[in-house]
Amino acid sequence: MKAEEHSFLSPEVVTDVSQIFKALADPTRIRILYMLSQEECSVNHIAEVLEISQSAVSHQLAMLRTMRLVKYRREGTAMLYSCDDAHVISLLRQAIDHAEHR
Amino acid sequence: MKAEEHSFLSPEVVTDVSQIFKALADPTRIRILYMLSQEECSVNHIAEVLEISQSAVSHQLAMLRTMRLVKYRREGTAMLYSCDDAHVISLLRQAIDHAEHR
DNA sequence: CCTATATATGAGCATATGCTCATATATAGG
DNA sequence: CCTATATATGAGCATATGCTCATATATAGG
Repeated sequence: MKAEEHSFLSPEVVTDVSQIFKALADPTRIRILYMLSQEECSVNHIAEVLEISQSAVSHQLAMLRTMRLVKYRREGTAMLYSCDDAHVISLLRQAIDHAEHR
Repeated sequence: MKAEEHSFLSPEVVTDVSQIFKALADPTRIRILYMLSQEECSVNHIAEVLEISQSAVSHQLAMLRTMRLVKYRREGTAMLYSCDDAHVISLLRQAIDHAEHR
């Protein structure tokens, strides 16, 4: 196949796709997202359950916020986070299935 | 939800999942895999079509080989690569669809 | 055998990433 | 107001990553 016959991805799509996968390419973020896919959680709750420092959780949530993969609301002094991108959660679940069955 | 009530991922699954997404989290590898999902290609052909150095392509293919995402066969002096993990290609296609429609 | 072509790979470098530590910010309760 | 609690965030550090450059390895054709 010649170069001009290939179906190409636009640079924008390539960048977007790599960003999506980058967000999912870290064990800490995978565990946080998986937890949030089960229920809305406060930062402290995530930190305690997953045994990660509050600061590390907060930094990762900031990243997931920037990527618009999570949303949040305040409740008193706590911030309650939840998933905001069903499609990305679907990718995560599929990869988990893939990893579990081999 | 208490910690013990959460459904947890085993450390092995978390590692495997992050490895899968890491493989997909780079623009160069995305473009290579997308090309290979269309047809079997030699290293040089990939390098020329995508305008990436032969060395860079070879290094990335080595990584994809380690991850068992591609297979290869020799033909003369050329090595012909193709995809070897339909599930991962499926994840890639879904992420592309997601990126293209927003 | 010798040379050309195709590919693989080690070393090294610049940049990205994920954490810790310290500290800022915001709300609740007195 | 003051303090405790929860969260966010900047700086800095150790490590990972993706490339280039140089060179090794393998096959085809004469």
